[in-house]
Formats: sequence, structure tokens, C-alpha cells
Amino acid sequence: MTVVPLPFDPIAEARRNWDAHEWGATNQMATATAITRAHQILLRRIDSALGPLGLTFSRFEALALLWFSRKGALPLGKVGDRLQVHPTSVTNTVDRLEADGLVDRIPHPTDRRTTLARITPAGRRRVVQAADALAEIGFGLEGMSPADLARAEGALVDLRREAGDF
Amino acid sequence: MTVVPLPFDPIAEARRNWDAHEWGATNQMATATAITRAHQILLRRIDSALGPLGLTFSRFEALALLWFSRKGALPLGKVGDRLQVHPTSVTNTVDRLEADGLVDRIPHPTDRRTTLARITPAGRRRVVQAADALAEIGFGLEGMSPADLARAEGALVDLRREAGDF
DNA sequence: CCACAATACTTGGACTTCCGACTATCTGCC
DNA sequence: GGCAGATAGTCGGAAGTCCAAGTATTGTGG
Repeated sequence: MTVVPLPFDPIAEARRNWDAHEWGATNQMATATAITRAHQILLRRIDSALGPLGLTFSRFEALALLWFSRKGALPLGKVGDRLQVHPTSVTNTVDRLEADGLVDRIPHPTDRRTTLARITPAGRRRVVQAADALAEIGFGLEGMSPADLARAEGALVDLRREAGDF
Repeated sequence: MTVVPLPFDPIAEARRNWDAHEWGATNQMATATAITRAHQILLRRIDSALGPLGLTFSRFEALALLWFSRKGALPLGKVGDRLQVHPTSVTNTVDRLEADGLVDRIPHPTDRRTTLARITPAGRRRVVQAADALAEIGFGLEGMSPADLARAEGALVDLRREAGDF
């Protein structure tokens, strides 16, 4: 995608327009726009760093979650809860990881409704490479000072909590 | 989507795992995750507020951009630059807005390569309703104090600038 | 103990986003 | 003037997300 730097901050511009037309909630609009843009920037950088490894951010997240888990395996539903994504997205993600041999599906020992996703040895090797690649690019956050990292994270805690994240 | 509040902050948990395994860039990981989650929360709330009006956030953004423009019309390429999205996404967005009669396509007066998207009277009415609906829900940012709104926006300025946003 | 509700996952469809490739048009330089 | 390269938009395809609906299994109240 062509990145064309604008000669002005589009958010400051939006603020002016919003205020001029009395559309209300200007501060929220500005912050929502900033978060949306930050997410776009982040996702592009992260996915392009992971592309050579055959991963996307969501696949990486799932893989890392399994890697961290005690047994290297979790019910698909738990994966969805932790990553806050829809069950169908988990099915899709695990399908692709499985096709690449990074994960396999095994039945739950006692509940036959439940399927576990289990990280394979190849998956363990891949996720470590991916974590290195992400650390290398600072998770796409080059350009943010340590103070800004902490500020951003802190400012979003209440939003996440209030939305039921934890 | 079922929202199941977790009994702990998943980001704090990820921090612990990351540090324990010495994967590096822990602070960036935490902030990137927070931004990603905030975006998920935001987008869901915003799209569900706009759904009854037949809009999505990206369609609203395009419509608002046209509304603010002096002539109510812009080349598709300019729309993409301002919203930082791929040309094909603009084509798609405008297709749908056009199908709903909120926008129409007109030729550029002098450059025959260029197509202008022009907001229609119905589009103008709709975008005002949408702005009201969004102000109503505080752009999905209920839960953030005014101080946090400013903190989040401020913390992301350098990221956006460094990424070539402006 | 058994019908009914809840839970776990998958399937099919809609939508958004991106990339690569393609057509049409304009611009600049020889 | 005319051709090479840049620019504007669109199309086809891949990937991600969600919802609605469907199957299978488990839990529960009378």
C-alpha cells in the first residue's frame, strides 16, 4: 500500500470539522480514530514481519497461547475466550495452523463435544522464530518511546476492563 | 459474541509468560496487545451502533469525509489517502454506498482517469444520523475518562507520525 | 429417567481488507 | 509527435472477522 504522508494531522483536521459542525463527542472521536489508525499501522507491520514465516498475527497469537499453556493443548473454546474472538474464527485459525502442521486436533479425554488444539514440535519451533521476528521489529511500535508505551497501555486498561476483558 | 470476563488481565498474564521465556520486547508486546484489543472492542460497538442505519465504520468514515469536503465530492484516490486504506477498499466501500444511494460516482471534469465520489442528499441525511448515533455511544469509548482519552491520543501521535500518517 | 436447555464446534454466507494484475489515461522527455 | 513510465481505478483471489443455523454431546429439573 502506498503511504502518502499528509501535510497535516488528519485527526486534528477531523477535530476541527467535528467541532465546526457541532457533531459532539469530539474527544472520543479523536481517540477512537487514533486507536483505529494505530491498529492499522501495527497490523500491517506485524503481518509483514510474520509473512515470511507463513503466519499472521492471529495465528501467532493462537500458537503462542498454546505454547504458554501447561500441556501445549487447549479446548478451542478457551482459545476463543482468551483471544476474544468468535468461535468460528478459532475454527478457521486452527484449520490453517493444522494444514501447516503447526497444530493438531485431538479429542478431549472426557468431554466428547470438546476438541483440543495441540501445538506440534514444528509449531513450537515456528512460534519461537516468530517471537524473535516480532521482538526484532518491536511489535510494530517503533516510534513510540517507553513512556508512550506505558501511557498507551495504561490509558486503555479501564476500557478493556469495562468491556469485560477481565 | 459471548463476552466471558476472565478472572485476570490477559495482558498481565502475557507479560509474565513473555518475561519467563525471555522472548523480549515485553513492553511493546503488551502495548500492541492492548491496542489490538481496544480496537476490537471499539469496532464491535461502533458497527453495532451503525448497523441499524445500514452503515459500517469504514462506510461512515468515507461518508463523513465527503460531507466535510468543500464540494461534497472527492477523487476515490484522495479518499484512500485520507482514510489510509487500499484503493481496492475504496472501490468496495463506494460500491456499497452507491448501491444504497448515499453516494454517486461522477467523472472528473478534466482527468478522465479519475472518478469522483459525491455524497447525495440521502447520504447527507444519513451521515448526520450516524454521527448522532456515534456521539450517543461515545464512539465506543465509554469507560475511558477524559484524562485517559487524552493520554491515549497523545501517546499514539508519535507512532502515527513516524508511520507516515502526516 | 428423560425431555429440554445449555455447551462445543463446524458449516455456509456476508463483509472488509489486502495483494497482484489489468485497462485506461495522462505526463514528460527525446 | 510519440513512446516509456507514472497514475487512477477495477477485478479476481486470499485471508480474517462475524452471524445464523445446524449437529453432537452433556447437564438438569420434574
